[in-house]
Amino acid sequence: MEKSNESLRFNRLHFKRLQNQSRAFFLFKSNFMEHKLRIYNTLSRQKELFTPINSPYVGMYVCGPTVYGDAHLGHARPAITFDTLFRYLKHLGYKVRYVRNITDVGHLEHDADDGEDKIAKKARLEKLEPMEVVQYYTLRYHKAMEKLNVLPPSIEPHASGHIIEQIEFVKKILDSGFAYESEGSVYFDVEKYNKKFHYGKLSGRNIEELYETTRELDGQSEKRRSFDFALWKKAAPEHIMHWPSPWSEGFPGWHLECSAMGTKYLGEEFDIHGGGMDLMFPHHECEIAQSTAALGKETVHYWMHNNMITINGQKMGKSLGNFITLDEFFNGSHKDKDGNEMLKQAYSAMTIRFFILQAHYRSTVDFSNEALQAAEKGFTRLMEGYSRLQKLSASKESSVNVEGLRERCEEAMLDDLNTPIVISNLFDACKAINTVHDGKGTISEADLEELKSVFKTFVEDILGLLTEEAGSSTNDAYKKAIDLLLEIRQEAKSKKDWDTADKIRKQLAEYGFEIKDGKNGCEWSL
RNA sequence: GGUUCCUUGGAUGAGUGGCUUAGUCAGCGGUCUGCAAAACCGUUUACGGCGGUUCGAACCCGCCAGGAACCUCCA
Repeated sequence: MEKSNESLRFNRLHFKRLQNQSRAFFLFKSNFMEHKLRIYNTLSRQKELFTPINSPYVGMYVCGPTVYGDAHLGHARPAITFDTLFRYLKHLGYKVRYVRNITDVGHLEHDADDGEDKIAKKARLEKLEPMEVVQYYTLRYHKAMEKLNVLPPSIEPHASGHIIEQIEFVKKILDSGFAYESEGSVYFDVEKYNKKFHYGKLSGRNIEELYETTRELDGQSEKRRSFDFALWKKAAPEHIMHWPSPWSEGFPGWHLECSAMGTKYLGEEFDIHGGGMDLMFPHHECEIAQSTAALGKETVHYWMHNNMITINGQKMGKSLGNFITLDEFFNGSHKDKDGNEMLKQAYSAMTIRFFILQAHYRSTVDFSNEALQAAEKGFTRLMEGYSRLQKLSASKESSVNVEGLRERCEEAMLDDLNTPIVISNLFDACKAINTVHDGKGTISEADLEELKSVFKTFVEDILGLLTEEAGSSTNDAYKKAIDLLLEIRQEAKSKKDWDTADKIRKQLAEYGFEIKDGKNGCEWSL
């Protein structure tokens, strides 16, 4: 009780500077309260009406990357999914605090026989300081996220910067009696916990079966049960990353950081916890157990999980050696472990974002060159429509119908973030735009403004899609040069000097420009 | 072996009881155009199998087949 009052006070202080905005916000609160955002809660396995604990504030925590290697396509999925959720919650009028951690300690290597930390291992191999590796890959991760137009979270805490909080968390669990110390390490007592609470409620596993199948395995001297998991691990002498604690010189267990940092920044109870489906068990299950054991209550109200990206029907992952890094996508160069090229071409960051948003976040998406090439063309079509929209001129009346577009897009988003439906609605609008652009239809001033506003809201603000060249103002000069060349070509055309006209188009095409003649002048693109 | 989920047309990928031919890409035919491209219009192929519930099922239930993730081996 004491604690939650404290965190409420903290919240108030933190948002003090937003006070004025908040006041303005409450003016249209009634409007915002009417929406019905439904999200799929893994806990109940159904869509639920989203009701924040402390509206209009929303707390959201998402498991971030382990920074011991470059981000691959699989990392892009949760980042983009929850970025879209972050954007949409803000669109609905919520004040969102979005926490996404950087894991830089505590994940043990799957195949390491000595229990060595992933980051420590890489550091030794490369003769670098662990934090040097962390810094290097964190920066590269940020760069990739920026290219994907993923907004930075409100807080991006490092696990290594929260060792004290994690130790405190272990103490709480020990105090409540759901953990035990053994030879300098501390383990979570799953069996004892399960007698009072329910271990497995998120993933549907039940402890009896885990117990049945694991008890005959050979001695795990330190642990009482095979399924007990570490809260604190004593470091072996050769282990580089370790910290002092009441139990030993060591490091925190790998589920602990999210519990400790999530509750530190969002309170003992908060709204949304997200991550990939592969983290559901054991990671998120253990998080629930830890927080419940330490605090005596459920911390997270809505658990959300994005599905995996597959390659040839298999999960794309480090351990399978079938992953393609984001940089490789951007460059188009890639060699798998057998030296085969898996990428037929480079794909832009926006193509990848579009590709991911074209599928619902709870479906798997299978990677293939064909699928990405199709996504690239579709994305170009959408963005061409958007840029044409800016150049349309209004008429007295509309022959095209744009009514209800905003509502349809909004409804799709409210229904568990159905981005594919939003996109299909935007394509419908593209048809209308092209019709007017071709001079085969008209649009009224009001409809035109509405259409522009809907595109701005959904394409840019919510889906986070940008035109490729957007942002690079450096090429203004050469754009004007191209326009000049095309002006000359237009003059040649009007004199029926096809040789000159074709020469300009042909040469520009060789440099990579595409020229499209329309009724009212022509368009070009790279 | 356990847990959770998936199976839609040439490719992708929405849709959960009747009237969405979703959308995108590819294909075919047409319109426009000096030519080309783009755009627009039209159009072909579908709900893994079997059974049940229902007036009616891609959608609900059961069984079967196939696939995936996680667990089953330290954390």
